[in-house]
Amino acid sequence: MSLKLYNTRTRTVEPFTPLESNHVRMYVCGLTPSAEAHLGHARSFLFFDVLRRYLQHLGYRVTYVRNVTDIDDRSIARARETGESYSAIMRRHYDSFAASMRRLGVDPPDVEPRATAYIEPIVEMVDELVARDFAYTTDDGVYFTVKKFPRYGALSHRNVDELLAGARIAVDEHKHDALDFALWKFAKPGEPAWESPWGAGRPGWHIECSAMARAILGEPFDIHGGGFDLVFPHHENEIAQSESLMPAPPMANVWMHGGLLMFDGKKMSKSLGNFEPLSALLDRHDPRAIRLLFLGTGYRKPMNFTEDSITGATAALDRLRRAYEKLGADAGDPAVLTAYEGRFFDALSDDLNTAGALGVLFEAVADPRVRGPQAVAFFDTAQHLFGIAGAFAPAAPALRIFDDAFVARLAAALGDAVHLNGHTPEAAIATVIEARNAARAGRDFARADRLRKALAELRIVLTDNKDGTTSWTFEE
RNA sequence: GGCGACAUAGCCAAGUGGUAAGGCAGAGCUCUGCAAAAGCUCCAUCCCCAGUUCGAAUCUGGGUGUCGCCUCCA
Repeated sequence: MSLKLYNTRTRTVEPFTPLESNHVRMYVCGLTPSAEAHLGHARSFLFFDVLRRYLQHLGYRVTYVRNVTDIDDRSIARARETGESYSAIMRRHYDSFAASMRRLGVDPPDVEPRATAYIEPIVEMVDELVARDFAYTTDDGVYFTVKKFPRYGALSHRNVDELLAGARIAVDEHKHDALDFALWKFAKPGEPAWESPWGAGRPGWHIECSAMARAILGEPFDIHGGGFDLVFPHHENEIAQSESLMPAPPMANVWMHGGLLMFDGKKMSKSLGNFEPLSALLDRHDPRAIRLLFLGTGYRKPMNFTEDSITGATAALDRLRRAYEKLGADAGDPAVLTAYEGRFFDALSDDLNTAGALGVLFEAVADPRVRGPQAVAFFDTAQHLFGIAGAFAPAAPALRIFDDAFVARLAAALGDAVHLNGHTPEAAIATVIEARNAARAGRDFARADRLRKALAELRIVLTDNKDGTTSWTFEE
């Protein structure tokens, strides 16, 4: 089955055909790092990461642009409150976000433009809009005239008259019309500012994406994405700006939007502040479990996050990993494997149905006929696409357990059963395991169980393997 | 107030006309000194009502509920 993707603009799943035969160009609206990133951001960027991996798997060259909005009103306000500069605030949160993305195995985009590095193209674009009479200047900025763009509302399927009738649009005396939006904001005293033909100031939020997409990818391009909350007004405004200047719209062929992540039944958002920083969450959970959790739900669906759901995903990940390790070199049934592969890739091609594909993967691991090198190759591909192969972050809980007092705590738990003076934590555990195995060999099971219990108190769980060896793991 | 999305087992969730994938949790059994893993078995008729159809979780209409957007937001 060839790839089909859901397009917000048409509200249908459509066959995907890139503008250039073998090259996909996509632009995804990235983060405004005026605050710590949260798990909702991770969900969104994770989805586009998997989309890129699948496009590459299908043989396309992908140029993936994801911007960073490194200037905004919120960071300026924060700077005024705290004394830290707005750029330092942005930098700090961006660094934390980038580190979290690395831990999550989300590959960096090919180009990650910052708005403040593209002031010139932004000013140029605003200039063109003013010159062609799509925009006007007031005493506090330059605004886009929404009335001059007849298709306004086509993406979000809104009617301009109904929008105007809505009670919640704030009346702003600076603007000619309530729907008009800022392209350029004049700086108040003390605010960061760049020169422009109309006066010193900073770009409005929407124009940067239009300008950077045009400068880096050229227009039109294939896929424009972001979270569902960006459909209106952000992406609607981008379309209005960009397509007003284009001889042959559209700006982008396919508009894709990821479903929002809820916490406690409510959307995570900066204004609600109802979230835990992503970096803190990653200290407590295996990032691959987080990926598995997200991939288990359709990307367009709203999703509620709970601690229990990550616990479940962690268990599922463990099972998948153990099953993978057992695929081994035994001969399997190639026809059976091929059938699973077909269903797996059909699911992914159907608007990236990762949840369906995951179901196929679990069915396949449970099937004894799926064995051997071909099966291993299939699982390698699947794990790569989902980004759950190997370990790409340190196991934080493990690091916390091995503190200086570890051996002392273990000795206390053991009583006088085993002497551990001067041992490293690893050596201490190995010594206890040896003692337990000696006890087992002597049929002294009571002593063996006491030793197991002592380790268990420190959350170290022993597993007796079939070959007679004993291994240990941390219990989360 | 306007617009939109969603509603499947204890929890998560796929499936959009042909008789309910999968995961987590749980129960029983096999294996096991114990424990874990593994294997086998069991566990829903798809929010409610009406309609279309030989046949509907899937289509239509009407309810109810939850959430989102309309304001910075992935």
